[in-house]
Amino acid sequence: MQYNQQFFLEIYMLLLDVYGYQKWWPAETPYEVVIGAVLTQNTNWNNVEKSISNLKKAVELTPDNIISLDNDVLKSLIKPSGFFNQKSERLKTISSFIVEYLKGDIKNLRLFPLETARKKLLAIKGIGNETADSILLYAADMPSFVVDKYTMRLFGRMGVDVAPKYEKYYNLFMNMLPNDVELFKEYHALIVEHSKNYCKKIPLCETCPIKNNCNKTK
DNA sequence: AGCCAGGCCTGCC
DNA sequence: GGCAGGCATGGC
Repeated sequence: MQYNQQFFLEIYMLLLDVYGYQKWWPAETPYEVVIGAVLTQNTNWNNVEKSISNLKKAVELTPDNIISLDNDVLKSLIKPSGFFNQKSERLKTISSFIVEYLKGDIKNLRLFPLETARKKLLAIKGIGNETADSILLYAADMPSFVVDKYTMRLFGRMGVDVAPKYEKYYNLFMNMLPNDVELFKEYHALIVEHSKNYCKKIPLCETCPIKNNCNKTK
Protein backbone atom coordinates (compact mmCIF):
# COMPACT_ATOMS: atom_id res chain seq x y z
CA MET A 1 0.00 0.00 0.00
CA GLN A 2 0.93 3.65 -0.26
CA TYR A 3 1.74 5.37 2.97
CA ASN A 4 3.44 8.64 3.69
CA GLN A 5 3.64 11.35 6.31
CA GLN A 6 0.07 12.33 5.63
CA PHE A 7 -1.18 8.78 6.23
CA PHE A 8 0.41 8.61 9.69
CA LEU A 9 -0.92 12.03 10.65
CA GLU A 10 -4.38 11.13 9.39
CA ILE A 11 -4.53 8.01 11.53
CA TYR A 12 -3.39 10.09 14.50
CA MET A 13 -6.10 12.68 13.95
CA LEU A 14 -8.67 9.96 13.53
CA LEU A 15 -7.74 8.25 16.80
CA LEU A 16 -7.58 11.60 18.59
CA ASP A 17 -11.04 12.45 17.32
CA VAL A 18 -12.47 9.11 18.52
CA TYR A 19 -10.73 8.75 21.88
CA GLY A 20 -9.65 12.27 22.85
CA TYR A 21 -6.43 13.31 24.59
CA GLN A 22 -5.02 10.54 26.77
CA LYS A 23 -2.48 12.68 28.67
CA TRP A 24 0.02 9.86 29.15
CA TRP A 25 2.01 8.53 31.03
CA PRO A 26 -0.13 7.93 34.16
CA ALA A 27 2.48 8.62 36.87
CA GLU A 28 3.27 11.27 39.45
CA THR A 29 7.01 11.49 38.78
CA PRO A 30 9.48 10.61 36.01
CA TYR A 31 10.94 7.88 38.20
CA GLU A 32 7.49 6.36 38.64
CA VAL A 33 7.33 6.18 34.83
CA VAL A 34 10.50 4.08 34.93
CA ILE A 35 8.99 1.74 37.52
CA GLY A 36 5.80 1.39 35.53
CA ALA A 37 7.67 0.81 32.26
CA VAL A 38 9.45 -2.19 33.77
CA LEU A 39 6.47 -3.58 35.62
CA THR A 40 4.15 -3.42 32.62
CA GLN A 41 6.34 -5.69 30.50
CA ASN A 42 3.89 -8.26 29.13
CA THR A 43 1.49 -7.40 31.93
CA ASN A 44 -1.90 -5.75 32.21
CA TRP A 45 -1.70 -2.18 33.53
CA ASN A 46 -4.35 -2.96 36.12
CA ASN A 47 -1.91 -5.34 37.78
CA VAL A 48 0.87 -2.77 37.57
CA GLU A 49 -1.27 -0.27 39.45
CA LYS A 50 -1.59 -2.69 42.33
CA SER A 51 2.17 -3.10 42.49
CA ILE A 52 2.87 0.62 42.31
CA SER A 53 0.29 1.21 45.01
CA ASN A 54 2.05 -1.36 47.19
CA LEU A 55 5.42 0.27 46.57
CA LYS A 56 4.13 3.74 47.41
CA LYS A 57 2.68 2.52 50.67
CA ALA A 58 6.03 1.00 51.58
CA VAL A 59 8.44 3.77 50.57
CA GLU A 60 8.72 7.08 48.79
CA LEU A 61 9.52 6.19 45.19
CA THR A 62 13.17 7.10 44.69
CA PRO A 63 15.98 5.06 43.13
CA ASP A 64 17.86 4.92 46.43
CA ASN A 65 14.83 3.61 48.29
CA ILE A 66 14.19 0.86 45.75
CA ILE A 67 17.84 -0.18 45.82
CA SER A 68 17.71 -0.35 49.62
CA LEU A 69 14.63 -2.56 49.76
CA ASP A 70 15.19 -6.16 50.77
CA ASN A 71 14.84 -8.38 47.71
CA ASP A 72 12.11 -10.57 49.18
CA VAL A 73 10.18 -7.51 50.32
CA LEU A 74 10.47 -5.93 46.89
CA LYS A 75 9.26 -9.13 45.25
CA SER A 76 6.24 -9.35 47.49
CA LEU A 77 5.32 -5.71 46.82
CA ILE A 78 5.41 -6.14 43.04
CA LYS A 79 3.91 -9.61 43.06
CA PRO A 80 0.58 -8.56 41.46
CA SER A 81 2.31 -7.54 38.22
CA GLY A 82 3.90 -10.94 37.71
CA PHE A 83 7.42 -12.05 36.75
CA PHE A 84 8.51 -10.66 40.11
CA ASN A 85 11.83 -12.47 40.21
CA GLN A 86 12.98 -10.85 36.99
CA LYS A 87 11.30 -7.52 37.53
CA SER A 88 12.65 -6.97 41.05
CA GLU A 89 16.15 -7.37 39.66
CA ARG A 90 15.39 -5.12 36.70
CA LEU A 91 14.07 -2.39 38.98
CA LYS A 92 17.26 -2.50 41.03
CA THR A 93 19.48 -2.52 37.96
CA ILE A 94 17.84 0.49 36.30
CA SER A 95 17.74 2.30 39.66
CA SER A 96 21.47 1.75 40.14
CA PHE A 97 22.05 3.06 36.63
CA ILE A 98 20.09 6.21 37.49
CA VAL A 99 22.05 6.75 40.69
CA GLU A 100 25.47 6.02 39.25
CA TYR A 101 25.27 7.59 35.80
CA LEU A 102 22.45 10.14 36.05
CA LYS A 103 23.03 11.58 39.51
CA GLY A 104 19.80 10.02 40.69
CA ASP A 105 17.58 11.79 38.15
CA ILE A 106 16.28 10.01 35.04
CA LYS A 107 15.74 13.44 33.49
CA ASN A 108 19.50 13.71 33.11
CA LEU A 109 19.20 11.39 30.12
CA ARG A 110 18.56 14.70 28.38
CA LEU A 111 22.22 15.59 28.77
CA PHE A 112 22.97 13.06 26.02
CA PRO A 113 21.94 12.98 22.38
CA LEU A 114 18.90 10.74 21.84
CA GLU A 115 20.88 7.98 20.13
CA THR A 116 23.40 7.88 22.95
CA ALA A 117 20.78 7.88 25.69
CA ARG A 118 18.89 5.11 23.90
CA LYS A 119 21.98 2.94 23.60
CA LYS A 120 22.78 3.43 27.28
CA LEU A 121 19.32 2.23 28.27
CA LEU A 122 19.35 -0.72 25.87
CA ALA A 123 22.66 -1.85 27.32
CA ILE A 124 20.95 -2.43 30.68
CA LYS A 125 19.85 -6.01 31.22
CA GLY A 126 16.09 -6.21 31.24
CA ILE A 127 15.58 -2.97 29.31
CA GLY A 128 14.53 -3.71 25.75
CA ASN A 129 13.26 -1.51 22.95
CA GLU A 130 9.82 -0.68 24.23
CA THR A 131 10.89 -0.11 27.82
CA ALA A 132 13.80 2.10 26.71
CA ASP A 133 11.63 4.19 24.41
CA SER A 134 8.90 4.51 27.04
CA ILE A 135 11.47 5.84 29.49
CA LEU A 136 12.99 8.21 26.95
CA LEU A 137 9.62 9.57 25.84
CA TYR A 138 7.55 9.66 29.02
CA ALA A 139 10.19 10.05 31.74
CA ALA A 140 12.82 12.15 29.96
CA ASP A 141 10.58 13.93 27.43
CA MET A 142 12.83 12.92 24.55
CA PRO A 143 11.32 12.27 21.09
CA SER A 144 11.69 8.49 20.82
CA PHE A 145 8.56 6.85 19.40
CA VAL A 146 7.26 3.89 21.40
CA VAL A 147 6.39 0.84 19.33
CA ASP A 148 4.61 -2.06 20.99
CA LYS A 149 2.75 -5.18 19.97
CA TYR A 150 -0.41 -3.13 19.52
CA THR A 151 1.33 -0.70 17.18
CA MET A 152 2.66 -3.48 15.00
CA ARG A 153 -0.67 -5.27 14.92
CA LEU A 154 -2.70 -2.17 14.12
CA PHE A 155 -0.42 -0.84 11.39
CA GLY A 156 0.20 -4.33 10.09
CA ARG A 157 -3.55 -4.70 9.62
CA MET A 158 -3.59 -1.39 7.78
CA GLY A 159 -1.07 -2.70 5.30
CA VAL A 160 2.16 -1.22 6.61
CA ASP A 161 4.35 -4.14 5.66
CA VAL A 162 7.54 -3.56 7.59
CA ALA A 163 6.62 -6.27 10.08
CA PRO A 164 7.66 -7.90 12.26
CA LYS A 165 10.78 -6.09 13.50
CA TYR A 166 10.63 -3.39 16.15
CA GLU A 167 13.50 -1.50 14.53
CA LYS A 168 11.72 -1.19 11.21
CA TYR A 169 8.55 0.19 12.78
CA TYR A 170 10.60 2.49 14.99
CA ASN A 171 12.51 3.96 12.06
CA LEU A 172 9.32 4.31 10.07
CA PHE A 173 7.53 6.33 12.75
CA MET A 174 10.64 8.39 13.48
CA ASN A 175 10.95 9.25 9.80
CA MET A 176 7.28 9.75 9.03
CA LEU A 177 6.31 11.96 11.99
CA PRO A 178 7.39 15.49 12.86
CA ASN A 179 9.89 15.45 15.73
CA ASP A 180 7.35 16.36 18.39
CA VAL A 181 7.46 14.91 21.91
CA GLU A 182 3.83 15.69 22.67
CA LEU A 183 2.70 14.12 19.39
CA PHE A 184 4.73 10.98 20.11
CA LYS A 185 3.31 10.70 23.63
CA GLU A 186 -0.25 11.08 22.52
CA TYR A 187 0.02 8.88 19.44
CA HIS A 188 1.31 5.86 21.35
CA ALA A 189 -1.28 6.35 24.08
CA LEU A 190 -4.05 6.50 21.50
CA ILE A 191 -2.83 3.32 19.81
CA VAL A 192 -2.94 1.53 23.16
CA GLU A 193 -6.35 2.91 24.06
CA HIS A 194 -7.73 1.85 20.70
CA SER A 195 -6.11 -1.59 20.81
CA LYS A 196 -7.45 -2.46 24.23
CA ASN A 197 -10.87 -2.77 22.65
CA TYR A 198 -10.28 -3.33 18.95
CA CYS A 199 -7.94 -5.01 16.52
CA LYS A 200 -7.79 -8.21 18.58
CA LYS A 201 -9.94 -10.51 16.50
CA ILE A 202 -11.34 -9.99 13.03
CA PRO A 203 -15.03 -10.05 14.18
CA LEU A 204 -14.36 -6.97 16.31
CA CYS A 205 -13.47 -5.07 13.15
CA GLU A 206 -17.15 -4.78 12.28
CA THR A 207 -17.62 -2.12 14.95
CA CYS A 208 -14.09 -0.65 14.80
CA PRO A 209 -14.26 3.16 14.51
CA ILE A 210 -11.35 3.29 12.07
CA LYS A 211 -12.15 0.18 10.07
CA ASN A 212 -12.28 2.13 6.82
CA ASN A 213 -8.51 2.51 7.02
CA CYS A 214 -7.91 -1.18 7.61
CA ASN A 215 -7.11 -3.57 4.80
CA LYS A 216 -8.63 -6.53 6.60
CA THR A 217 -12.11 -5.11 6.49
CA LYS A 218 -12.01 -3.85 2.94
C1' DA B 1 -11.38 -22.71 31.93
C1' DG B 2 -8.40 -20.71 28.98
C1' DC B 3 -6.47 -16.84 27.00
C1' DC B 4 -4.42 -12.56 27.29
C1' DA B 5 -1.82 -8.56 29.17
C1' DG B 6 1.52 -1.53 27.09
C1' DG B 7 8.35 -7.60 26.93
C1' DC B 8 12.73 -9.44 27.53
C1' DC B 9 16.35 -12.89 27.80
C1' DT B 10 18.36 -17.29 26.67
C1' DG B 11 19.45 -21.08 23.84
C1' DC B 12 19.14 -23.23 19.75
C1' DC B 13 19.32 -23.28 14.76
C1' DG C 1 19.17 -13.10 12.32
C1' DG C 2 14.82 -15.51 13.41
C1' DC C 3 12.09 -18.20 16.72
C1' DA C 4 10.33 -21.15 20.65
C1' DG C 5 10.28 -21.43 25.59
C1' DG C 6 10.27 -19.50 30.15
C1' DC C 7 8.91 -16.08 33.31
C1' DA C 8 3.73 -15.22 36.99
C1' DT C 9 -0.27 -12.77 38.35
C1' DG C 10 -5.17 -11.27 37.84
C1' DG C 11 -9.34 -10.18 34.89
C1' DC C 12 -12.61 -11.53 31.71
